[in-house]
Amino acid sequence: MAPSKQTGTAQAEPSPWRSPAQRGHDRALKREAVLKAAARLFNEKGFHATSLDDVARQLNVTKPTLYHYFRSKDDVLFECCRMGLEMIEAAAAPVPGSRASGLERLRALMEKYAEAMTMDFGMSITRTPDTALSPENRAELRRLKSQIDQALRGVIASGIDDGSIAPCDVRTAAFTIAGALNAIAHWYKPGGPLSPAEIAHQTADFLIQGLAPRTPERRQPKR
Amino acid sequence: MAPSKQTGTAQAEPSPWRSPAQRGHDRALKREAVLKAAARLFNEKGFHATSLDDVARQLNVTKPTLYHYFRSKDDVLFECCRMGLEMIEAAAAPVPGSRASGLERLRALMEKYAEAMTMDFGMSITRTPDTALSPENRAELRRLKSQIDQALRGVIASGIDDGSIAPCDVRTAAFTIAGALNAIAHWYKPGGPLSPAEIAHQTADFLIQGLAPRTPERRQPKR
DNA sequence: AATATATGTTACTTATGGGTAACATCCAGG
DNA sequence: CCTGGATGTTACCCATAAGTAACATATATT
Repeated sequence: MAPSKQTGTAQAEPSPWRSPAQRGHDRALKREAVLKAAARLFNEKGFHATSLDDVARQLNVTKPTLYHYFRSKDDVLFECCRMGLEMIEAAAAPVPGSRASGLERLRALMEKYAEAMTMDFGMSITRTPDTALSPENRAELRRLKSQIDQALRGVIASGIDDGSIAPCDVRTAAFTIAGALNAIAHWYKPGGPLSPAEIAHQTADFLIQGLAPRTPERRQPKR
Repeated sequence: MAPSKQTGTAQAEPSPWRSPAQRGHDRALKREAVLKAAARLFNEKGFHATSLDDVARQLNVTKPTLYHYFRSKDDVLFECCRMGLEMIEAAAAPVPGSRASGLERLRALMEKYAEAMTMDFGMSITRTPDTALSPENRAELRRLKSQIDQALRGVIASGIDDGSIAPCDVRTAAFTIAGALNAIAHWYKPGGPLSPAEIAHQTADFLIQGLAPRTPERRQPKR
């Protein structure tokens, strides 16, 4: 990823030494590279089956190097999950001054949530046993998850209020929706027949429409 | 669980020695007791955070004793999951000579599936990383899960055929439903406000009805 | 009685992998 | 220069827990 020095044919000849600002930036990049590699391996082989040596090898460094960027293994996992949760939380943030109905806002949220679940950081949220984390980290993740849950419930409730969503038990609805969306992390495979966007759309559709036909007595013509 | 000998006040004085048939039966009981204790601990603390010493201690025996009943730790986990999956598969078996619509059969399946997810063996299916298992055991579990998935898809397809279920992508629908139901294992807590049966009913309701009101323009009166 | 089998124990081995100590190198800044 | 802080290495420690060996005893069988 980092541009390798091409000696000889240089023009403008960029200095091989990074500027102080660059140096700090590099650190952030490396930190994130560790997270990305770790998340991928954790999702692929499982957290416990992945050693820090594995992660380090993937990045062409050695294990102690990782400790320059993270306190501990579960800190790495924690940051992966936090990344994923923040993506979702961003999607859950209410757009100020939007005139969208509750259902429309919920659909948007569900689709972004679903897409996050096809990405490494999103996957790590659900493919990882939270029992692997230290109590503090676990508590923090629970807090973030709970925040998302609350946002989700809020949107559902507002949809029920404005009539765009059928009255239902908000708590159960939120759990069911989150469960269905989280599950994507378990069955999505990059090579599959559906793109993330298609999965997101179909899943949201399904949750909105439900199984029962709109006209229970007659068979739906097709769409 | 096993009746402790009450010396002294006996009537009919049952022999302290088990009959040969009883002996075999005892073994099966003990095996199952191990599974039950293990499943509970695995769900509570996580598979990797639970040692076989923990399981043994819970049963007032020592670790090597467990090896009289199981080959290895992941065999224990495997059997827990197999138990859970078999409960669900039993629920998925078609009732011969039933005149129920696809939707009705699907509801029944979903509710039994949901209830299984509130029980120890059912929970272990989803609360456990399948990466903890040996390749052979993992493959076998995948086979069982796939069988259930196929049954689920079959019921959905037959519901679409008979018009009781709205046309939809069967694969996505099956994944979404299974995901929502599996999630119950993550949020259900015995002390909670809803009983397993209520959770099962509400969740099935939600998946059938969807979020959108049946009459999109007007607010539903209530039920 | 004698032998085999099932069930249980105590005491051990051993592999794994998270985490650390000590040391090398490179760049920045007074 | 030369000190100091990143960044990276090699070599090590060590706690945990799975699994096993050797042994004890009760029960079943011939």
